[in-house]
Amino acid sequence: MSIHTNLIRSFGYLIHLDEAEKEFISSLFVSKQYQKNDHFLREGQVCREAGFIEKGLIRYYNIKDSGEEVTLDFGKENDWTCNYESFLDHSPSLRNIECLEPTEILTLSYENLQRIYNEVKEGQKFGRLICEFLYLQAIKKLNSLYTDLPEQRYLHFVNDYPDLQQRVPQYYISSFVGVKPPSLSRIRKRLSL
Amino acid sequence: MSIHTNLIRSFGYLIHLDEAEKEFISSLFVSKQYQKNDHFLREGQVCREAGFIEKGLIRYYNIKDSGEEVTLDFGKENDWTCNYESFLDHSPSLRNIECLEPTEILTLSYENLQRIYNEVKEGQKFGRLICEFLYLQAIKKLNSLYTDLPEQRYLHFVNDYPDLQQRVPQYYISSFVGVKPPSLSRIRKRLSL
DNA sequence: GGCGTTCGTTCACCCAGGTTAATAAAAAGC
DNA sequence: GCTTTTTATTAACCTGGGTGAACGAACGCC
Repeated sequence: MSIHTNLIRSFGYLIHLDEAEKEFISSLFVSKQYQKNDHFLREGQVCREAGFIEKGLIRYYNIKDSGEEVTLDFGKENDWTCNYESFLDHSPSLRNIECLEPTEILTLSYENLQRIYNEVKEGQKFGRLICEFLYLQAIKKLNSLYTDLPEQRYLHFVNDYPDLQQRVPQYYISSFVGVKPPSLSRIRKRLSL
Repeated sequence: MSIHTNLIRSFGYLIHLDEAEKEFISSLFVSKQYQKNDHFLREGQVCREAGFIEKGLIRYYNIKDSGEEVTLDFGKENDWTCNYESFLDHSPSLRNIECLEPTEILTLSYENLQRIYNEVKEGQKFGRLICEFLYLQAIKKLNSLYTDLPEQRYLHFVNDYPDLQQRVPQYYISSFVGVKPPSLSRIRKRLSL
């Protein structure tokens, strides 16, 4: 039986799995294909599955009352994706998840995640570690928003996602950094001097 | 045997406890007294206990490279307090927790929290719900920073913490809102027209 | 290859918030 | 009560990002 190698490696960073568990987990995932601009999740929908990105690129965004889009984050190969709030309590999502490239996502239903929690030896630990990871990620971002100037956030972006520079249109990057495109141009000009 | 009523009520919002469990949990907490300006936690220390605020007022803050303080949040009677990141993995705290009033905190050591997880029927569930709650709180704050103007964040503060207006110096509020004191003055002036 | 669309940069102007410092008001000490 | 310290407001000036529009480059499409 073949298993999803990258997926299992990602589990392996958090918990130990025996061979049977690797195959079991692998079998719970369903592969889905998305075109550019397809949505993995739309505002208002309930997020019923978590996903592991095999290939491609996604973008998380909100829509403000004014209609303006705010890019919150990006995800790419070997990242997990999900609107965790919506997934946890089955509330309607406030956030959109859109594919920026043709993307392949291994999806795991809420019910199958519960099976992992309950049927894999370190399943509960996995759930806790995921939540803790997401929490730390959110806190890190909060600190950056409070502390860093747009210029520093742009530098962090370049540093954290070196390849995304080329793969993502600049107006998504500017929105992620928290400024408008002309302002990001000014920042880039300043930095290149 | 006497139990800490407010504390147990706070548990009761999340999980069901029988009488023996209530007493058991109550017995794991140690009351500590703090003066105004005492620190519950300082940057660099490892956060070794969670706390339930019986009485008083605390303030969470970071210190930027520039030396400037950034107020991240407040906590008061019946709130929990902890630097969860530091508490979880025993890493040095990046954050300070300071008492703004004489404050009484019921503290729970890391080890005793593990006892609750393991010896109370719904202990594990309690741990997960706490983490999920903190995560949702962080996400909500992130959204506000991305989406709201300072004026809106100030209005949210007034709305979310109606009594803190009177109990907290304005320069902490301005820092929480993400602007400097003169700017908060201008916002307040604008709003009072 | 040529056409249209999309995207990035630049310009001129505007404005909210930062900065510094002065002043006024309120608390805290004695 | 008076003095000292702390805190809040105000004013004048500065600056960085927003806005709207123009221009040019790059990309897609037929």
